[in-house]
Amino acid sequence: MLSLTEENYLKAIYHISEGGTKSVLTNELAEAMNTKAASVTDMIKKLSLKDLITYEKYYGVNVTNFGKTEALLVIRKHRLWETFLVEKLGFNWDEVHEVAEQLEHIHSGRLIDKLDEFLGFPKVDPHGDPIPDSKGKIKEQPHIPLDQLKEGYQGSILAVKDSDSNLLKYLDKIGAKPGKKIKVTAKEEYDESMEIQIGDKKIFISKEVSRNILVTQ
Amino acid sequence: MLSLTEENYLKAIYHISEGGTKSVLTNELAEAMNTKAASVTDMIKKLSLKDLITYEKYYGVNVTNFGKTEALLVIRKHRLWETFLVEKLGFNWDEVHEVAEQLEHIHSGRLIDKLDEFLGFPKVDPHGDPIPDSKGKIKEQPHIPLDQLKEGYQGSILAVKDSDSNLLKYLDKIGAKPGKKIKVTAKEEYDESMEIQIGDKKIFISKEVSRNILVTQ
DNA sequence: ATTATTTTTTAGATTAGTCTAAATTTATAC
DNA sequence: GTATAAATTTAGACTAATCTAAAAAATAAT
Repeated sequence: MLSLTEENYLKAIYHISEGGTKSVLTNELAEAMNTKAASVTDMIKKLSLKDLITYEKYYGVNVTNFGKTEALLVIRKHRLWETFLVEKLGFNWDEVHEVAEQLEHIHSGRLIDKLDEFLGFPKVDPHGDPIPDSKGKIKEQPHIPLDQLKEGYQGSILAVKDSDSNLLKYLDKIGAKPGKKIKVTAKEEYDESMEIQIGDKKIFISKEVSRNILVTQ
Repeated sequence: MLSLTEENYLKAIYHISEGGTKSVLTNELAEAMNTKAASVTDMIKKLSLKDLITYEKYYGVNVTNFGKTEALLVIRKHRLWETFLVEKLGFNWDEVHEVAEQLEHIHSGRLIDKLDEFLGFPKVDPHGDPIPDSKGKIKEQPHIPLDQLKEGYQGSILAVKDSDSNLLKYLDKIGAKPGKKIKVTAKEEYDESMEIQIGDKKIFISKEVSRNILVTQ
């Protein structure tokens, strides 16, 4: 069984590698885990011994299929708990991340599948992210970050990338929830900011915000 | 904030001391925590530094009022999660203890009070044990263990002391759930076993079982 | 292609929680 | 009331996860 720390490293590797499609450097991981490169080196040796990742000295790590499944099972737990907190306990979507970070490490054969059933087998979490199934399989919808949408085009909000509480509160305020339609009404070249239309409101947003909103066309 | 281990020690001390009414010896605690006396000595020094317990070398420990409140807040979490698992997720009462042992350590300002509300502010958990309030206050109902009930007398099952899965499964089988009426129809002196009547059934039970059933008269 | 810079790894130390073995204190037995 | 047994504490060591500082390797710059 994986330790809490191992699970957190594995999850971070999975996310940085964009689902296992590219390799992850020591410093990237140190940054994400809020730790030092030396600590990362120690941990990736451990994860590599457990065949969760492959590791080539000085060239970074890649998740194995086994590691990918394990990471997705942790992500499944995280997203189901987030759904529970919002749907059942009445949490706001910007309040759930930290608690779910703890809840995702509860080990129990039955708990998560029971919770899944209780929630009615949801397909996505409150941020629009897909919930992996009990075998660790995930179905990604095709999407692009809003900053790559061209002027004049429109899309539907699929999910929000970052789970930062302030970003989510801001998105709440401007009405940018998954499912909502967004049209890019104007784009500024120099800072890549844009004007968008949500419902009948027009809002200016920075690239920092637009790159965290994932849309389907 | 207390570590997971500190919380577990504190909870064990609270339980062994019967709610802070008697002092706890090193070996009792080592037994309960499945660890060695030397480890216990180390940990009680830590808890004592944090004013959760008072500790007199060679004479055992006592919980302080502060420690008692902290212990009861952990117990509150444990019992609310057990209630959730049974009432909402459909777990059986013999399956919840281990999972609740993990869930009780989730730290969140709002989570537990939200959960309490979601469950409709239950007064007791699935085993009949009272749930402390959000300030760490507990209301114990007066009760005696069934083995102390005299022949011919009857009482109502209030709670089950032990959370051992096999005991709970057995109690399920004989229909001994909190709320049920029990009459002691016969008592054996030499092994302190007894015959009891639950509903229209008469059953022989050992002292091992009867001392774990708490009844009100 | 050699030097300088950045990244990564190694070496050695630290903390929390645990252990075994030895020493100390308290309790028990005659 | 001294000897023996039992309980407890101390001393020293171990593991997981972390750190700092130094060494090594890879990358970039001239």
